[in-house]
Amino acid sequence: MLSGYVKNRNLSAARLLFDEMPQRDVVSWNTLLSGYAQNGYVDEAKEIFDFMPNKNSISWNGILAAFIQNGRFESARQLFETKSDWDIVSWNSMMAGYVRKKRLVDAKRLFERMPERDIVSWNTMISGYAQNGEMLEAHKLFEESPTQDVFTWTAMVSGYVQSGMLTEARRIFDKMPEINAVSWNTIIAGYTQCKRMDLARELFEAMPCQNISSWNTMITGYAQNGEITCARNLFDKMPQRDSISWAAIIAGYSQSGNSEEALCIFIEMMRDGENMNRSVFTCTLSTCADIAALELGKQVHGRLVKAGYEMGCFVGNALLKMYCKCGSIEESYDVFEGMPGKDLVTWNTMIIGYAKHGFGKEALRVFESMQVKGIQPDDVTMVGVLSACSHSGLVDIGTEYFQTMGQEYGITAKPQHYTCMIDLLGRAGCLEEARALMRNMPFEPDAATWGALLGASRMHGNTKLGEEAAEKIFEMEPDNSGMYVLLSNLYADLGRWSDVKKMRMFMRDKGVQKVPGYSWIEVQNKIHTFSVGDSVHPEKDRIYALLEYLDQRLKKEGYISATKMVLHDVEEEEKEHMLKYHSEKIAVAYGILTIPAGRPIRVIKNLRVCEDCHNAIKYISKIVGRLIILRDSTRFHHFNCGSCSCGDYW
DNA sequence: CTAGGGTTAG
Repeated sequence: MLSGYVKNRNLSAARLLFDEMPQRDVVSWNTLLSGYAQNGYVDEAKEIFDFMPNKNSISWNGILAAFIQNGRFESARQLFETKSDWDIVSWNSMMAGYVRKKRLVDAKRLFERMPERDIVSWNTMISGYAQNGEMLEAHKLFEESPTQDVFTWTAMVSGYVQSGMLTEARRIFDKMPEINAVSWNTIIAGYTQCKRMDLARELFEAMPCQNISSWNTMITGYAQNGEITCARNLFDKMPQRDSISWAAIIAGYSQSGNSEEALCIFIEMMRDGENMNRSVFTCTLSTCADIAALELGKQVHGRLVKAGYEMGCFVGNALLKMYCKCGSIEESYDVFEGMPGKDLVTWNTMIIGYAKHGFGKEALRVFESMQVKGIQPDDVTMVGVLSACSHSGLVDIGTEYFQTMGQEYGITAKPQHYTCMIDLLGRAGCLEEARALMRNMPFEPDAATWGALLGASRMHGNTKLGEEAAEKIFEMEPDNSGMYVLLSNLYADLGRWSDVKKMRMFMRDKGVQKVPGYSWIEVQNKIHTFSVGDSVHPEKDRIYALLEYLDQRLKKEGYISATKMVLHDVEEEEKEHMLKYHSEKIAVAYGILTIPAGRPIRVIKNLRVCEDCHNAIKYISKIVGRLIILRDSTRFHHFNCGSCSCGDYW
């Protein structure tokens, strides 16, 4: 009876029954203990353990495993030191705990200290080395071990797979005296990871014992090799699915840029009644982040809270990113503060989030408190810190960090750091310094680096440098239409219309396709997308009427539509006309009409916001008294009371 | 207690 409740994870019923039992033997205590332990209730498990009148080795194993599996490794270690007559299962658990922490030296010490070793002890040690790329050590132990079973062999195969040594992995696999589904799945995953889907498929078809994991391996493999249609075929065909299958296909669609389909599948999954696991939460939240589906994201957040997941690492980080990328930086900070187990990704996400919103000071504050907490920053952190400085115009501080990060944190500057610095110096008008830094950097500049210089040249009207940068970029990335647009805008700024025209012809000759600009906004759970001069939206009359009205008000406020700033993507005669109808403006207008007063209007654009719209939206925020948050392809703009969080500096 | 499938920052 008690074990039935525990098996069904009905722990409150189990507890009630347990409390009413007239007599409890050690088995009943252990049953409840393991029930708590396996469902993450470590404190309850510990309480039961402490109250037990007598304990056997199963009880000791239970509490030790509870600590190890729920991330309380320090408690496990201390408990382990309190007595010496552990049974072999506990020794093995403890060793596995060290292995999971990648503390192989400690694991090995335990392995040598233990009174007797069984095959699990050997396997744990072998797989520990194998998983950490120490194949020589793994191989040595493999040879030394008295017997080998299917675990031992599979651990070796897995190790070679992880190290990318597929030929060796296959050699071992072919020698195995006994093969099970896990061994097959291991080698198949190896082939998918080195993009050999043909060989993976061959083995998948050949294996006699396919299980759900085999299908999941193949689905992930196809998805990650850009063959989402094949992935979908398998997903539709598979005899049974689990939550990992759903996570794999959702992530597949999301990563191949089809966020809408990913979210449709997520909704289908909920209708199907499938349980949600951490991966499903993680990749769904990440998809919401990509298309800034804040309403849906919040609903997923709600389900997450209901499901009672701890905000640990993966899920919490995805949630944090969702709020950041949906432009809801305050909520992001709430999530951040409430996360008990922050890891490096958590800190980096928050810093980068603030940086992209133009809140440089806040980003630096988080960076400071990260160091107070004793977390070592890595290269990604520094990209965030430098771009925070760059987006907020903090030249001196940024330069200081860049110069000291080597000795201070042991981080060698990568191309991205140089790009940040060139961006930082360039924006601040120090074009010569930026160019000099570029000459002195220990890498060949890539297109992104030249792009930063081109952007800065445009901002400060330096044609010579701009042309030089543009030329390099056209060589490296002839299809990068954004850069043609930048250079063409530089000419337009200076009124060099013949050069603008030349650029346009150049692009036509080269067959460069401009990426069409569009913007979208989420209203009542539905995404509304607008393109330039949109005329398909059912509410278009109201939208254009509002735009007309705003236009009149803008003129009264002293705003002059600056045709000199115009546009890359239109012919001259269309200029004045097109200004009104830029997608970001239309989306903002629609937001003003539909989003209740007092709530921010959040718009997303796939390209960089155009300068004229940026100006206009500043005024609009003042006229209508609304907070407008615009995410463009590089950062966020918070428009409020006539000014923008980017300080007109983006 | 040991082996496989998924998910987070730029």
